[in-house]
Amino acid sequence: MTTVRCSIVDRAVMRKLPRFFYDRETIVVARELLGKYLVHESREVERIGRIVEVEAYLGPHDLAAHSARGLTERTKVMFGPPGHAYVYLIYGMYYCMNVVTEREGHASAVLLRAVEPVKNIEGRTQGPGLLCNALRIDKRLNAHDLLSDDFYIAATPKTDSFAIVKRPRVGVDYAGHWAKRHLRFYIKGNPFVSRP
DNA sequence: TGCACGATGAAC
DNA sequence: TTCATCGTGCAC
Repeated sequence: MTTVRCSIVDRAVMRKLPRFFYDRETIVVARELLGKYLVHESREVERIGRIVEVEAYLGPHDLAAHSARGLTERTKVMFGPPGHAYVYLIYGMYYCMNVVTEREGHASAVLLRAVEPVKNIEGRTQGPGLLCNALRIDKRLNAHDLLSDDFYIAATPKTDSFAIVKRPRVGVDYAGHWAKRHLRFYIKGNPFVSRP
């Protein structure tokens, strides 16, 4: 199945998000990523998904964040500058994509949990692993700059309005009281949210 | 060098 | 509720 609905995304007016968009409080970035467009072009094929669900990981003090383990080979991207992709393998079979936020060394990020198919999307996109499969995102894109021309997030001038639902993050029960905080955000009523 | 364990998804 | 599947992090 290939979905092409370019009518709602006029590339001529798509605006790539600037560095300073990511260099802000993680919760603000997370909420504002909703409704934005994730674009990945590989081998002449441009795939686009509209972000509808995210989770905020606030830094080393956030016990659910990978950076809580400190600076390691895997997490060094989280400790790097904002506006880069942190992609890792989970459960030996799925990739998860994050956007690094805040100043270098802050080690915070936003996990992209679900997108709505917009262009050249095959398969389901309701969940972080499925999202990466559908957009052909894998380990090769780890540490990739999101201000590049083949992998970035963009907005349209048109500001669509929607309600934002706040819920606890998924799969982080080990994180004590951090598991209870409402750091998952999604577009209310959107059918592509992984766990409404 | 070995091993327990996931920011998941699908089947039962 | 169980299981597939493997890189990472830390114990030894």
